[in-house]
Amino acid sequence: MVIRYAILGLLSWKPFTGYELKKVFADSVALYWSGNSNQVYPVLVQLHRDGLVTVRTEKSTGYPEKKVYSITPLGMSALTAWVATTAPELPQSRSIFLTQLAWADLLPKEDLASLLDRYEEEVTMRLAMHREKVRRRPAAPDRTPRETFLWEMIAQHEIVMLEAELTWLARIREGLV
Amino acid sequence: MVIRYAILGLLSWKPFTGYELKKVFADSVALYWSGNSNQVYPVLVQLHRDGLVTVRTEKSTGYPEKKVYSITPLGMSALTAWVATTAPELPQSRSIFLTQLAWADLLPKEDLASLLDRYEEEVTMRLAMHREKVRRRPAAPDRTPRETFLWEMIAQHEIVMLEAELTWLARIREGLV
DNA sequence: TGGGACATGTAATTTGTTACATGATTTT
DNA sequence: AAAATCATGTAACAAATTACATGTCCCA
Repeated sequence: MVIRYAILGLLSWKPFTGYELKKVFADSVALYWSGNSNQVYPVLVQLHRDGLVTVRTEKSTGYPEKKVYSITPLGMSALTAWVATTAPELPQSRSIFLTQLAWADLLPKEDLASLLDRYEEEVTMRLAMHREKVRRRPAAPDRTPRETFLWEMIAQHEIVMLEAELTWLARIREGLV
Repeated sequence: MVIRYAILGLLSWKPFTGYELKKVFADSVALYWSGNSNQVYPVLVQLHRDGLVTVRTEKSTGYPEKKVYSITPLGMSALTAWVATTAPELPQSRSIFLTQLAWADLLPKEDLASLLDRYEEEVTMRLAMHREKVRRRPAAPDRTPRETFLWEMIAQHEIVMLEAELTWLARIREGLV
């Protein structure tokens, strides 16, 4: 399960609570678990059971008590091993839009055009949102230049893909005239 | 559920059995359900229950009896409505590789290089396989020129994306020297 | 005679999302 | 006074993959 290692990775920087991890995932340009990923809570329990993290409970006044998780040496080596040895997979692109396009010949010209318009708008919006996220991403201290570069390239990845999508869309438009 | 409409789409061409649909999905460059997608069987039952398809059972000698599914007028209009009105979504790219890369700074130079190599190999292989699939794709008769064009563009989509991936990878390599 | 294609299906598992439950505190 | 944020968690649902179960036919 990838989220295990995404969590371990974040904990390799500094301790986090489940709640904080959720927010990091929601805001991240690199890590993709969505909106309100309550998956973190059971996964943290699991990581703890496996000895990859430790917990320290902070009795805070009033609020429910915080559980601050830290990575263990065992966790660090599990993370490193995962990064080094996991076969790097390509995501199989499962695009709903492509399935729509496959039978878009059922539609009259205007409806097909409208479908393409709406998709382009979606891509453009996502591109803008992503750029905005990247722009207001907090400067992370204590990173090696190499790590900074890697994160920059991860952020670039989405941009490159969305731009390729737009180029491809333009080619469809040309062909349909 | 997208697979409902992928099935309806195929049935809009001609009747199919569940077994045949499975094979089409497995071989298709456009439709993504994987290897041995037994999902089709329960979905076909569901479509039948909803009146979007009809079944004709062919008593074949020896083999278990074939169930040939055909689309109904109701099914056709459900398909058309879906294509026309569903908001075209972008797949949120959930790449395991990017998660690995996010913490690849834990690795020594050679291991990082190896990770990139293996990923590039994966992308290149997928590109070759996809091109091969497209090349040996059977010529579909009875299609309008527009439909043929759309399917051509769907096949192109994967190629465009994989090539963008390779370009992006090359940029990482440059930056890491 | 053994494996693969034909043909149907069920069950289990995995992964991720969404909704629900609880309740204090801070901000508008 | 209402809404958002803090903070934990459970439960339900959805989608897709994989394994299992059954049995025939055909070809090497």
